[in-house]
Amino acid sequence: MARMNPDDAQRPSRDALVEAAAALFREKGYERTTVRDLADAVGMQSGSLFYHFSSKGEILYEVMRRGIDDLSAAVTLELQTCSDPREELITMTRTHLRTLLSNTQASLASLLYEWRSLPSDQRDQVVQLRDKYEDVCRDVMQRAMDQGVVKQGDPKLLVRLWLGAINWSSQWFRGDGELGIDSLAEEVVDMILVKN
Amino acid sequence: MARMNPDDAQRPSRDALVEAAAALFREKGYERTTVRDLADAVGMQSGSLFYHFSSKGEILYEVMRRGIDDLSAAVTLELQTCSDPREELITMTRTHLRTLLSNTQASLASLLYEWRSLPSDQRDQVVQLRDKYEDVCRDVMQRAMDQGVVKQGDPKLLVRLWLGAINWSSQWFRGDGELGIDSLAEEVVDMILVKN
DNA sequence: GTCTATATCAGGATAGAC
DNA sequence: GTCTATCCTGATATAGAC
Repeated sequence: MARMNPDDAQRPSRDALVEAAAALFREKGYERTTVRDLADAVGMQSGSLFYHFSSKGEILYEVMRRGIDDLSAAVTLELQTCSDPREELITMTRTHLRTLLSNTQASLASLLYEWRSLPSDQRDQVVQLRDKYEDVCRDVMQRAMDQGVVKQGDPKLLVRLWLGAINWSSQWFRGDGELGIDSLAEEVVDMILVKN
Repeated sequence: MARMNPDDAQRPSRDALVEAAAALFREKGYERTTVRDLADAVGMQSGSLFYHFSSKGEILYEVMRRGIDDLSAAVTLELQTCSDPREELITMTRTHLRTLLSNTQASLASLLYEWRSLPSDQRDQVVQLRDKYEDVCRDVMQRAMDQGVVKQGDPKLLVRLWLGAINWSSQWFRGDGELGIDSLAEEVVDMILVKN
């Protein structure tokens, strides 16, 4: 999966820390995860974290930034393989869900629920990245509307409703059920988006 | 609006505290709201809170319990005025959105995002109430499917997608835009639920 | 039922050795 | 780059007066 930021994955222990942090934040929430928890997860002492990051908040920022970067990159890449709006819709949904629900990329969950813990200047940066992602989605939705694949309406609003529906799956989806991620993606597109 | 628990609103300062807490939790998040913040909001000293509640966590529990109670009561009541599945769908959506986005009943937001902070025994109780509410929604969805108002499929899954779509509005909806709550409800039903 | 004062403790962060 | 040791703040909760 293409990375949009060349710095990513260049510093191994920093990198491992961000991954572990993403998992812990998803599990326990940012505020309830202590720097000692983070250090334990990568076999360090808590003081050592601050060689890599200047604060706990900066770790959250890095988790979020990578989360939205990876998501954008993955969706953009996959969209290139599509030949019609219906296929774009299902591919976008599937890729978003895979990234969100993947156990190795837990970063997105923080992005959804922990933004109040980010210092406001870093929040602005993350919001900007998120908006860019939503623009990509809106374009797909617009094309789908133009072709009559989904109902006419405000594409921006539809993107929000669609995002809500699929992001909420992080609260209830468990990989061990009958329903797989890819089938879920199809259900979403069939049940709430596509006309007939 | 009918209350399901007779204890509610019987003890004024406890009651005011729960309301203030709901607003603060929505604004800053539970973990970042201190007992001093809560005390300030009702003009008390922080120590005095513990006459009414044994812990901060119990305040969260009370906020959530009232949130889901009030929502259930409101939706159940409004549904009685409906004569067909299409109307039930729009009424249920409108009532849910009104309750979620109302400034005087901020409790629901905590219910959505702060459940990890609840002690597990209380979490079970809240989950039980939430499941009961979802059962009501599922019945409405089932009737709508039977009548061909929404596409055939798994009503339980459709309720989850619908809940995700509308709950997510707490993240982006601002009362000052062109779009009002009731119009949003109609858009939701039109864009993602109803056939044609 | 609320206040003042304070106990207690956990969490983020720093300093300096290695 | 990591460890040990520790500082310091701020948060929950308690005790006892009024």
